[in-house]
Formats: sequence, structure tokens, C-alpha cells
Amino acid sequence: MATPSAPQLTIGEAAGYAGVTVRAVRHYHQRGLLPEPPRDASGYRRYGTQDIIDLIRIKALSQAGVPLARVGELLHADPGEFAVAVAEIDVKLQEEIRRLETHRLAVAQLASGDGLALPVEVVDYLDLLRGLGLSERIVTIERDGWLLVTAQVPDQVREWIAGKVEAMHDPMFIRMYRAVDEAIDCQPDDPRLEQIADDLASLFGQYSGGETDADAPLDDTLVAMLDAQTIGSSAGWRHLALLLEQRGWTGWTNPESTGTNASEHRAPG
Amino acid sequence: MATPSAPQLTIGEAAGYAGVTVRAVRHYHQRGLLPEPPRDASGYRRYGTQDIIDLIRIKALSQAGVPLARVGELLHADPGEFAVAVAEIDVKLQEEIRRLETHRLAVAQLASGDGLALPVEVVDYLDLLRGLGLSERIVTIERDGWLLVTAQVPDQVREWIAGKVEAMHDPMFIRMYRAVDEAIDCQPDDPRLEQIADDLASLFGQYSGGETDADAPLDDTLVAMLDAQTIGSSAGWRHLALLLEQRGWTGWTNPESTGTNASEHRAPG
DNA sequence: TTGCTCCTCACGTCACGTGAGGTGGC
DNA sequence: TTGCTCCTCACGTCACGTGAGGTGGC
Repeated sequence: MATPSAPQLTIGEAAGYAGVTVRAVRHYHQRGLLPEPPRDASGYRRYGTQDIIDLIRIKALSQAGVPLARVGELLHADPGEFAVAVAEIDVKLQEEIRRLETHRLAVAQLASGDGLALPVEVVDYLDLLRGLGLSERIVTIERDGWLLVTAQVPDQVREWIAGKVEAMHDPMFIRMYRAVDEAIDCQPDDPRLEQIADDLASLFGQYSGGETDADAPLDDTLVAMLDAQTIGSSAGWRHLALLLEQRGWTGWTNPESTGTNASEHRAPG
Repeated sequence: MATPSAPQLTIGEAAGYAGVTVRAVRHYHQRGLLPEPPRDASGYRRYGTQDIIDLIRIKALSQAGVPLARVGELLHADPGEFAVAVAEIDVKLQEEIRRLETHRLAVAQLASGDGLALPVEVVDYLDLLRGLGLSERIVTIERDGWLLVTAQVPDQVREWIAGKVEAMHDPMFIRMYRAVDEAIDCQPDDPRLEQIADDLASLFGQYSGGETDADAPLDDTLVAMLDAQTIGSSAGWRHLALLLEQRGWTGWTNPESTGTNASEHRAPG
């Protein structure tokens, strides 16, 4: 009793006392983190107290996000190295937490269905369009347009959307959007298209279009994608574009008509 | 111009506009998340606008921590299913953030070198021992003992350590610890051991040992491990145990002598 | 012609999980 | 004898990364 005999645990017992799985212990042997203990007559590994302590420390480091490759070094590092490594680990954990918190915010927005990969401002703008009574179809088209633009130039989007929201206080803009919305489901021979084209041509004439800027021009390919996504998605819109051209308008690529903002950043036709 | 032609992007261009890698796009095809687009004359995949939008949405969901297996369902889910799934994702993200924050705290403690897998209270207690001038060797032995106990019964440790801290206000306890510390590096024939054994026997006699409790008894194997880790680690201690037995003491397994708390939870021998 | 992109396998990463097939211990 | 643990391969997981070896496009 004066010299207590150290217990020789099997791998399952050792794993249990350390709070890890049997497979994890074998894995640590394979990775060289924990030396293979002696075997008994049956070929079973037999673990001592120090092995359990090492297992607990390996588990703690690993759970703190330290890759096993570094755990090996750290187990036998002096306090100086250890402190440096710990500082690095803390920075990584901080970054990871910030990343997840950002994603949580994104996911919360995402509950609305729109917020997926879109800034809050854009989601609010889309809700504004809904509030004006515009159809889900046109809102979806707007949303997809903004998805494309946001993926490309995320930083500019906030400014652009501010301009759009302001424009939406102008009753003329609202009338234009409603007219375009009405056109979306028209057949090309629908007589309403002629009336809508007349209205739009008149509205466009009143609007001098001074908001064009070229801070971050979108490249031609992206503009073509946006056009395809907007005009190309509706036979009514395609025909409306033709009618507007007949009235001297230079095409859908003008800002107020497409419902996306891409064209605002090209000089009017 | 009235009917803009949709651009047909190569895989590299598509990946670029969506902000993912070329390999990721091929992977999404393989997983069935994104249908294979048509090929051109050279066998190159050619992507349209909707593909880019889908890629952006896949990326957003994936980055939010949604496994690709679920991304597939969610891409075409109705708003109800989507909302439920989003709520689940948010819960997972919250858990993950909490887990990482806990680990950050652990890692911060870990900077001291001790805090690895130990509660703050234990670290403070170890610092208290250092403050009393005890050697690093005995502090390390204490630490490893607490590591073993904490891995086993983490909830009880806080109470136990409170009792230990209180006991350390008793000068008798401090003298015992210092005597035991002095013995650690003694050869078995060191004459000081006799003196230390006399002192300890005297101290033990004064101490009635009323703090034993059995709230969460440690199993025999764990106690044996603790004994091996403490007494077994020093020839001086092993001999001191013998000398104490000669003085009628029942062994190291009595609480005040080992420096670990395990034995406090067994009835004195 | 050079350099870049594209193509299809197919193995590597990371920390283990999970059988597959067999043997020892109580 | 049954059931549990142990043993050693060795493939599977997850979301791609990274060559390997070859061809098309500008």
C-alpha cells in the first residue's frame, strides 16, 4: 500500500477516463501524438496514468481548434512557445466566431426568403416594391438582378440602392414600375402594350436621367446577363422594348425601365 | 438589341461571377445541386444567367453552414419549408458560436499553461500554491491530479476546490504542504525524511479530518491512478509513505498528504 | 508557338467513424 | 457458451484541393 501499483488500463478504459473514443486514441497513436503503450500477453495495449493525462491534454487542445499536427508540438513546448501558439489560436477562434456571427445575421435575413446573399438594404428595397403593390414576379426578377450585381461589386450596392429608394418617392417612378409590371404577362399582340409604351415614352421624356454615374461600371458581360434576366424573361417585355424603340427610345438598357439598376451605370444610348 | 442575347459563359467565367472556384462548380454538378449545362463544340460547359444566380444561392447557403445535401432541397423549397430549415440552421450556428466562445475562454486560461481542460477555480488554486512558495514540481503533480478528476466529475470540482482553498488559510495545512514538497527530491536514505515524517505524523494527529464526503465518490481505478501519479512519482515520497506507516499512519491515501483531493472522498483508513 | 483554359479521372485532406473478419477475457 | 472488448486492415465522411495527362482557343 505504501507503493501503490499503477493501474494498467485497456484502451477502452483509458478512452473513457479521458473522455475520448477508442478510435481517437488509436488515431493519436497513428499520428504519433501519443506513443504506443506496452502490450499485455493478449496483445492488448495497456495504459498508465500519464497516458490518460496526455489524452486529456490532447483532447483539450484539439477541441480548442488546434490541428493535430500542432498539438504534437504544443504538448512538449516550453511556456514561451506555448504562449505564442495560444495567442495564434485565440486569433483564429475570434475570426471564426466573427465569421459565424456574420452568417447568423445573413441567415436571419434569409428567413424572409430574399436575404440570401443580399445586403439588408436590398431586402428593404424589395419589400418597398412589394408595399407598392408590384407583383412577386417582378420583385423576383429585381432580386436576381441584385444578386448578380452584389456578387460582383458588393461595396457599391448600398449607395445604388439608396438612390433607388429615393427615386421611389417620385410618383412618376412608381407609375413606370406599375406599367412595366402590367406588361410582363402580356402577349406580344396585347393592345395594352401600345398604351403602356405611350405612357412610358411620355414619362421617359419628362425624366432627364441625370443620375448616371460610372463609379464602378459593370462589365459588358454582366450587363448582358442582367438584360437576359430581365427583358429576356418575358415576351411582353420583349415586345414592349420594340414598341419603345419605335417611339424613339434607345432600348431597355435605359435605367428606369428594366427594374434593375445595371444600366444606370452606362451612358444612356 | 430589343431581344438581348444571353451570354454563354465558360466554367471559369461562371465561377468568377458567382465567387466560387471552378472545382466547386464541378463538385456541385457531381452532387446534383446544379444541372450540367449544355456543351459547346469543344466540349466546354456553357453557363447562362440563371446558372450564375443558382451558384450564388448555393454558395450563400453553403457558407451559412448548410450541408450540401440540404442545399439541394432548400434551393427549390417553398417558403414554409425554407423558414423551418432556416430556423434549424440558426440554432446550429448559435450552438457553434457558443461552443467556440467557450473554447476561447478555455484557450485564454490556457495561456497560463495550466488552464488546459481545467476550470478557472483550479487554476486559481494552483496559483495560490505557487504564491505559497511551493515548487513547480508539486504544482504540476497537483495539476495533473485535477486534470484526471475534472475529466471524470467536472461538476463536483468547483466545490472541492473551494474546500481546498479554505483549508489553505490554515497554517498547519501550509506547513504540511511545504514538508511534503521538501520530501519530493529526497533520496530514500535522506535523514530529513525522518524529521519530515515526525512533523507530518504530529500534524496529522492534530487534524481530525472532518471534511470527508461521498457526494461523488471516485472509483477505485481513478484513485489508484491518482496515487500512482502522486506517491509513485517520487522515491522520496514512496519512502516517506513507509516512514509514516511506521508511525501508525495508514498511508498516502489520507487526504492531507498526497496533494491531490481524490482521497478526501474515501473514508480515512 | 506560347500560355491560359478547358476536359476527365483519381488521389489527398482532416479527424476520425464504421464496418469486416477474427480473437481474447469474464 | 454468450456478449463484450480487443486486434488490424481498410474504406467512408465532407467539400472540395491538387496534381496527372491531355486537348482546345486566342
